[in-house]
Amino acid sequence: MTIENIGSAEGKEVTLRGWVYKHRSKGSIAFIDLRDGTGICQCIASKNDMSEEKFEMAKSLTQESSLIINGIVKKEDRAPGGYELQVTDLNIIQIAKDYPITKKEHGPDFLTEHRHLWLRSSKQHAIMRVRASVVKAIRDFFDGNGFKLMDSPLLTPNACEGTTTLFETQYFDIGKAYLSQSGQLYAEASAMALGRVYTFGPTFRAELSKTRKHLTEFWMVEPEMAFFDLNDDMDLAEDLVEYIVQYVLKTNQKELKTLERDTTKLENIKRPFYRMSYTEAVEWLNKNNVPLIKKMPDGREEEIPFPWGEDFGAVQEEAIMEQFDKPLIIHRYPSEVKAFYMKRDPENPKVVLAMDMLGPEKAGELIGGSQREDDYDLLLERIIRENLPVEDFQWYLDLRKYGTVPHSGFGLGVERTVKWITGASHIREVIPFPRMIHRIVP
RNA sequence: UCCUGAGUAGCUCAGCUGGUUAGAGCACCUGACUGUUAAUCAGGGGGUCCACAGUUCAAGUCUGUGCUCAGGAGCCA
Repeated sequence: MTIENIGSAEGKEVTLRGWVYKHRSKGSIAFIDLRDGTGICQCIASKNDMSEEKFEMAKSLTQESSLIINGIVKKEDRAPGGYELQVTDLNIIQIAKDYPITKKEHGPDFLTEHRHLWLRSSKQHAIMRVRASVVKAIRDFFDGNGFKLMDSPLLTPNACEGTTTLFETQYFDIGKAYLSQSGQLYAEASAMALGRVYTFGPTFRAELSKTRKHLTEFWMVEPEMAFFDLNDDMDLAEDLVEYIVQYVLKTNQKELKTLERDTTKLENIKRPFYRMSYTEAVEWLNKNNVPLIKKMPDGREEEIPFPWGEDFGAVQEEAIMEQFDKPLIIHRYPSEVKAFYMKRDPENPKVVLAMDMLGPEKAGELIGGSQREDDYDLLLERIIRENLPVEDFQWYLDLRKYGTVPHSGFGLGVERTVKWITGASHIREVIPFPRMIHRIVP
């Protein structure tokens, strides 16, 4: 029997196995909030219902002690979960001494230091269950829409986008290898073989970013589709995000309640979402007096009207998103600020067929994607202009040499998505063991 | 990496203008209590005040350097 479905055993005697979440003893009655991984159940040990020896055991329990409890399930409105267990017998596996995480508040450093224990706390437990649902929703969505899972390698010989900093390691006597920062280039090759594919795994960025939205190791799902143009790509991104949010709403009401999440905001996440071109976004910024804050050479900051061609920062994205209660896709960015593999817009060669999806409620960038450059000469030209090693991209260029087709894809950050849906205040809370600048333990 | 702030009991923090034996709540231990749910009440133990150097009759408190952490920026998902 698990606590998750204890209601089905009302009136029956059951065995629960778990850990003491909280413990209160009061004369000849003891309250044990038992945690079994699926939920928490209040257990009542009363002196009249058990032997003297067992009752003394019940009174001696400490936080996170492990035990096996027998008792009768009763409906009880005074109990937190609606049901409680009238204890008839209990056996202690271990008495835990001095559990470090107490009922009072703790600082972020202490909690992160004790991440292996912090995961047992009810909010962290709820977040991890939502995370599992998000991952399942992603897999169900793609598997049910004709996609095949084609994972990309994590050890790679070159940079995908050539811009961000990579983790480096020695690969036998062949030379340097790098931890992948994106599976996209390989996904493109896979899409040319299987049509519609997705790659799903951890990615690594050695950037020195220190914000509540960044991890050095995070999970990303990247679909890649042959014969998809940018519009098809944006449609698919919206479908995916709608599916994930609605799946979590269907599956995790209890967890969202534990997290005190306003679910009406999530219920609203249904297509159509909003779309805006980069050029329209710049016009909006200038109409609403959201300037670009520019660092001058002497260290002073100066505010200037937002110039077309500059990439958006957090200030611009948040200002734009304040008016939206659903995700917004911004598309057709200036080619200078985007990666080499993105296809130029045939109608305006100054922009590329790229898109970013921003979430509401300060969720930030959830998705980045594009239609890919499918012309051999144009792609080669971009690789050379970005000073990337052409030899390393020979296999990638081959995809444009042997039966090239229009194709598109995007990457969705799992942690950013879970952070948004759960309302967690920091991204370190939405991955079991966060990897951040200055932290690799536990 | 840059900017800002913090580091005092196991945890979260207070500690004034430098001054005698450094405090509180929680946690822990002992006792009381049959409906608690951050239980309550009484008692008890618990300190390298981040480190090093300096100023001073005197430093948790002032100064410098280093270390650690947090928040933010840029970059990104």
